[in-house]
Amino acid sequence: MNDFQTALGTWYRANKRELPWRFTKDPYKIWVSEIILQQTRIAQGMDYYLRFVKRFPDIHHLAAAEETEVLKAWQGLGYYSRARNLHTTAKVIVDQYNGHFPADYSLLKQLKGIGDYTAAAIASICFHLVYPVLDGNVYRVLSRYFGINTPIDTYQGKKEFLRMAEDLIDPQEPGEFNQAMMELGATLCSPVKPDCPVCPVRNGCLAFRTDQMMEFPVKGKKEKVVQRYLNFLVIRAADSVALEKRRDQDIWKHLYQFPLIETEQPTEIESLIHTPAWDLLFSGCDLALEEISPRVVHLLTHQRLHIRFIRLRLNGIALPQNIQMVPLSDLTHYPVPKPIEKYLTLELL
DNA sequence: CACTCGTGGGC
DNA sequence: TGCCCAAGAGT
Repeated sequence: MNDFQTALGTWYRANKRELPWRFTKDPYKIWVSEIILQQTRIAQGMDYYLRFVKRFPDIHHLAAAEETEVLKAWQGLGYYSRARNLHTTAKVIVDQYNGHFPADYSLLKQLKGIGDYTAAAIASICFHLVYPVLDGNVYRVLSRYFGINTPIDTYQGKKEFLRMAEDLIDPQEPGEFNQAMMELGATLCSPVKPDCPVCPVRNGCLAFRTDQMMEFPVKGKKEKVVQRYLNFLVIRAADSVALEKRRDQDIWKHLYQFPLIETEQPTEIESLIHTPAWDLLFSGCDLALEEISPRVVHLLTHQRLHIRFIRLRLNGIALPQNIQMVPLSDLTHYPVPKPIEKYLTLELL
């Protein structure tokens, strides 16, 4: 073992957090934890992990579930394709692998939702295969330690950092090494105010020696934010409310929402009533406008959603087929995006 | 490759 | 407050 591996390993064994998924090598639970933690902080994902493995204790339970149930367990966590891919892959593992994850990096990567990072994590933690993980933490640790200014969000950068990680990984304990690198990045080697004085590898760290911690890692792209204006129609009839399922090719895929009219710009209700979308929904309906909520802003990574809820009372006329009237008491079974959940909690339930 | 996909916390 | 960031992956 080289000095880096020794120092990192000693520090990790003494300082690692006792997280639930660190007490098992069950590939199912490691897999679930890794998917939940993609782009998600531990504090945010912890409860979801505990509830998920309780609700779906093994891969057979997950494979046998309905997609809506899986999305419901994921509701509020975001990046819902993770949940749909989790469900898809569970069925593949059961059907094609007899319920067992393959102990093979390439085969793991073929599974939906398992990319370079997750394949390396499962391979190293569960099967002791020597594949380094490269996540945001590891990029930060490596870029600071070696003083690499190649942008991490480029093809060149990924290649370069992968080579470094392959040279650095401890082949005797690849899973522990990988987790130690991430733990270091998540705790001491944080994006702002890294705690260098207690870092186990500060002596070899170029960023520390030159006091340039905040110059790394280097990133290139910045996304542009699109503005969208969503008018949700809260159509009430007796003790029911109208819901529709969101389709492919947009945010919140396969989640449920109130019938939606989206406009290019902020639109007054008087104009909205005269749009083709409104006619399509309500031509011939007996409607009463009850209330219009103030606009709320909901931020996504690259979209700014301006959301308004328009409450309507419907008197006994059927709606289009893709829209269903759902009893209020059944709403808890439907996975919904965060703004809808907030509205339901505050206004309807 | 560039773009898309959620949500919450910290400063 | 606006911006950055977080155990990435699919297309």
